[in-house]
Amino acid sequence: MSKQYVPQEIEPRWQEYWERERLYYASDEDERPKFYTLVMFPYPSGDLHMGHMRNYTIGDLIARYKTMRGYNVMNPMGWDAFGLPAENAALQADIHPKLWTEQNIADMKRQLYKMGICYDWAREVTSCLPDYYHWTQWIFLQLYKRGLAYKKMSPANWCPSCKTVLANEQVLDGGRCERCGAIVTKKDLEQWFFKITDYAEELLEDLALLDHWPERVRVMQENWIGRSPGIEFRLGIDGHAEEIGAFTTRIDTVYGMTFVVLAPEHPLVHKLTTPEHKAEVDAYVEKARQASEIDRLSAEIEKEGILIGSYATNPMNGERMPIYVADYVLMTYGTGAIMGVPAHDVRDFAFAKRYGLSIPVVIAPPDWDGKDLKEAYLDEGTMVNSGAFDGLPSSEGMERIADYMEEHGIGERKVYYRLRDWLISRQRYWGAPIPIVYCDKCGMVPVPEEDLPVILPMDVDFHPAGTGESPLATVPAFVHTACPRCGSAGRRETDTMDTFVCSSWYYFRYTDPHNDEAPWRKEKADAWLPVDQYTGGVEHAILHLMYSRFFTKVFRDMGLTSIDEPFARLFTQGMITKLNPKSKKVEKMSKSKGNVVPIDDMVNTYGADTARTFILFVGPPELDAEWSDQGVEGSFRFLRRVWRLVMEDAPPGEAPEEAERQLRRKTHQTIKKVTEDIERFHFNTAVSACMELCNALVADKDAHGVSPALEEGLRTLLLLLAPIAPHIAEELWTEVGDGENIHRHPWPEWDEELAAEEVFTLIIQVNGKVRDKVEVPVTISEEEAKELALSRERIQQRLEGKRLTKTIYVPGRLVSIVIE
RNA sequence: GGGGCGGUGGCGGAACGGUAGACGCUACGGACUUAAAAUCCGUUGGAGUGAAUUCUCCGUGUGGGUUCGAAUCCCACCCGCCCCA
Repeated sequence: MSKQYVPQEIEPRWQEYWERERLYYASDEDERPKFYTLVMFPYPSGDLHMGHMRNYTIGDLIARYKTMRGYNVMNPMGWDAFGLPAENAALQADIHPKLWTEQNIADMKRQLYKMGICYDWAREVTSCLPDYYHWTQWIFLQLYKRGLAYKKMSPANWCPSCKTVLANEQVLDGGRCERCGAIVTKKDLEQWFFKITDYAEELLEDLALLDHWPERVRVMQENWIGRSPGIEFRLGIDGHAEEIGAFTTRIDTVYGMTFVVLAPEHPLVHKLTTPEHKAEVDAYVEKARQASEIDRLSAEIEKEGILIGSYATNPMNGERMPIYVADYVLMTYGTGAIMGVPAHDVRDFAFAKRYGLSIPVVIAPPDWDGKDLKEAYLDEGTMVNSGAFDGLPSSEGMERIADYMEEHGIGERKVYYRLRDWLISRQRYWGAPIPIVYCDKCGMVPVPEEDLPVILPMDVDFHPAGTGESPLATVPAFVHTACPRCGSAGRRETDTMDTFVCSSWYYFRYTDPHNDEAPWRKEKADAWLPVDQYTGGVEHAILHLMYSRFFTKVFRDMGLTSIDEPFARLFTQGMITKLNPKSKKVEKMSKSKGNVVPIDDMVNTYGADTARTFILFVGPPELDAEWSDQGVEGSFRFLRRVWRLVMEDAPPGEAPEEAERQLRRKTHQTIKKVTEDIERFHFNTAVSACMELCNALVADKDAHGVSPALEEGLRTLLLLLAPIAPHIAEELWTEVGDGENIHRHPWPEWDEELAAEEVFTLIIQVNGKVRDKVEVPVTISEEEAKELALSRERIQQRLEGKRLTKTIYVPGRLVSIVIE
């Protein structure tokens, strides 16, 4: 009786072995070429389940595969450990955020370990520990020094329930808080920003360097940056010395302007509003301030505007136009003022219709009949009613008007970006303190580098103060400090940093994780970076990746690194979904929805190898995939079949020459297939190729016993499975391997000659339809193939009485005969 | 409104412009068993046809096009998800 496959018996042993042998710890001194593979470090929320495992399984597969391919692999792990949930847990469960976080980390490490996922734990980083946030603060100071960190009054999204400001991206559709669902309002606060807009152009341009990133991520970043080149020009105002600066990307339509719109926050609104309009305008401005940006910009909501009583003049034709204030113009984009051209802008068109303004056409559509437009015409056309520019194609007119305005000092070419500066202030406790002191004499003073880190105090009432200040403001021992410059009484900044700051540089820290004199040494970073393979969820396509790219460019300009871009290759995996018994819908696996498959359950029932194999087999890794308990069962059956194939005795035998050739061919074809599939991230087909090889081996063993070709096949199968199902591969390798640890064994190589087929099925088509098939040697010549095809009885029948026009031969595939 | 990705059997999914449906799941039939589980073997896109491991037709969201040949390329449209509006 041979031993049964009981994963729970073998898996812990190998997990211990890998850790003891430090198999997956990377050395800085190693002659082999480096390979830096990274999965996005997780927030330690503690609810690890199979949905999370796709990311880690893929990362582990890559690390093991690249190790077998002879690379010096670094595969580190850490924790994005600051953030709101820890604080919420503190409020709800009365547990300190630090303790809560530590417990979750311990739990997650245990679960990753049980899944056989190996990291270089010697490089572990935890962003909430002082030895890490020391350098987060240091980076803040460097940005401050370079003028890239600044403070300004800013209307922030304010969640009255969480009592904190939210970034735009934390506000959901409908203006609700991402975390608690409350309606978000506005509140003015002094806040810290990073000047990412200084790098807008380079962040956009360098997307072209990222040719191993998914197209959709590049497109999302491009949209997010939102470069728009245009003209900024000035309009005079009746009875006022001030001018209004307006920005437009469609200066070719300037002669069609019939009104001017200011953003409600525009500084001139107050001054230009005449007394009789004052009450109405004030009320409108207050209302607009509370509206969400999404609603304000939506083309579906009818545009409301209020006359302010002043009039502006079109600098091109001297026309006098009313000035409105309307919330679809944003103060944060462009100049906060636009020219209203109803004929050639959708929102202006709707606005003019509503307020009975004229809609003069200045860009004629190709088939224009001279009548009024039924909707705004947005495309190019011929300029009309445009003074000296009449008759020009609009694209040329755009340049000529721009030239004219620049020559006459009316306006100039300018580029605006949708990208805004990065708001990093959080009025929260559980984050890295911003290292700034306020002194009555010296003003804002950065904490000297040698005084870092500014330690986050542990003994705090972390209930939000509700004033908009961080709970840190209630800790006198933290707040009161001597001014680093003059020594008199100072006050510490009590805001903490957005956790995206912590996660924008951690991949640098992994290269030199224990350095207490600098965030990292340049030689270390240069030796390992860029990250060769970065793997994570597409939900980080914009913010995390954009911020990390920004930081990398700043570090480069500071001389801290030689690279321009941090992540050479990016892979974004899809979510694992599961039918939710409550909602009866297939939803993302999540604890709060109640449709998770816990790690411990999976490991206890099927073992880690089955879970890993299923996750890889379930479908293309870049797409969402639905969890299936029956599918798991199938993966388990497959591994058990592999187990029996190796463990069950069979008499030694000798396969007939042809059978042996066939088996070796399958073996070498599988090496090729699996290798190529892993390289192109087709893990699902890599697994199915292993299944096919296994099936072929089983059949051969039953027929011919244990032959040398079978043993070669067995060893190959185990090697190919090593990155997928590492425990069973190790265990069975002790039976049929060469005595060495399987993951130290080189990845198998295929022999093209052995893999080559001797025969193939020649397809014979008549007028594009398959009419016959015949087995032929691969060496067949074109003439022979055509001759054979035409001589086939079934083809002859079809040719009878027809005229043959041509025959096409595709080597190794088919002969296509065209008749009549 | 603009852009991106996707739509293939009962299901998850394979398929360099060249045999559509690999591999797995489910279901059904059979073997083994006192019985069941497990395992093994076979069938499993649809319609028709047949003595047969036969043959024919249809079939990759819809409609066109390019081609000897289209799931794959092009155009238009429908549906779903995502990003920007």
